[in-house]
Amino acid sequence: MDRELLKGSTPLLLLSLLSEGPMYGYQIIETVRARTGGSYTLKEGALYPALHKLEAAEFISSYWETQPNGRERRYYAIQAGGTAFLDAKKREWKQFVDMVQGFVGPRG
Amino acid sequence: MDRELLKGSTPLLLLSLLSEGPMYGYQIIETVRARTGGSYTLKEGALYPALHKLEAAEFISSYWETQPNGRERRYYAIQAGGTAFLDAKKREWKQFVDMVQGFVGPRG
DNA sequence: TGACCGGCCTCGCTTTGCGAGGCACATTGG
DNA sequence: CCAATGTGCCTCGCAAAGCGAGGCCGGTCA
Repeated sequence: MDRELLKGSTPLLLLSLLSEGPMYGYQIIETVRARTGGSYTLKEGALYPALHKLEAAEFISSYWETQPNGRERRYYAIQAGGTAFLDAKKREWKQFVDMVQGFVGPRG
Repeated sequence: MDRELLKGSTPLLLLSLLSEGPMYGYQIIETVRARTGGSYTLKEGALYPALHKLEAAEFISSYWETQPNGRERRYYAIQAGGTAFLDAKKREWKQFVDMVQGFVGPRG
């Protein structure tokens, strides 16, 4: 998958996932890989900065949770503002797809 | 429209347009604006570098044409390699849309 | 004459994804 | 017991793209 095409889609993807429930970083990567049948692996260098930015904007929040074995995970949960932002992003996404499709689609 | 979302879609858009026939820069901008009902204006700072890059890759070629009033326009025409590349890009685009839709779509 | 439109272009900035690397701890196998 | 692997977090520097702003030139029209 062309890296440039992915740009800008990450927040939409993350918020969509988190709207189903809290998740931690590693889990997000594995979930994306699994759901796409391995065709798309979200990279850490893209994931963590994106999560931190969403948190800074207060669209999501995070908390550490200790596992039975003593190890820690950082969970991210969507906030009210994030849900609203997600709705806007979804509309924007649809507009974008329709726009490009309008050029690609007609004869191809 | 979010600038980041647009990234990577420009070559696809340009090649799609040029596959309908040769066009010049200004015309491309106006055509895109018209077809999207004004909601998307392709910027010159994105258009010209993209065209030049496509030409450097020999996906398109260019030629100057003098108008009746003496002014010049630079027309761009798609090449065989460009058509093949366009097909690949279209497949990639479909994969990309399906992928994102897989996350956004289910519950939204 | 001056404003506006058509028409080409470039430069510097910002943002993003990515590769690579680093750190830490648990589990598992030899 | 030790090494390899897996889990889990992170950052840094690079490349690439879009954008705003600006530049340049010549026509047209009030």
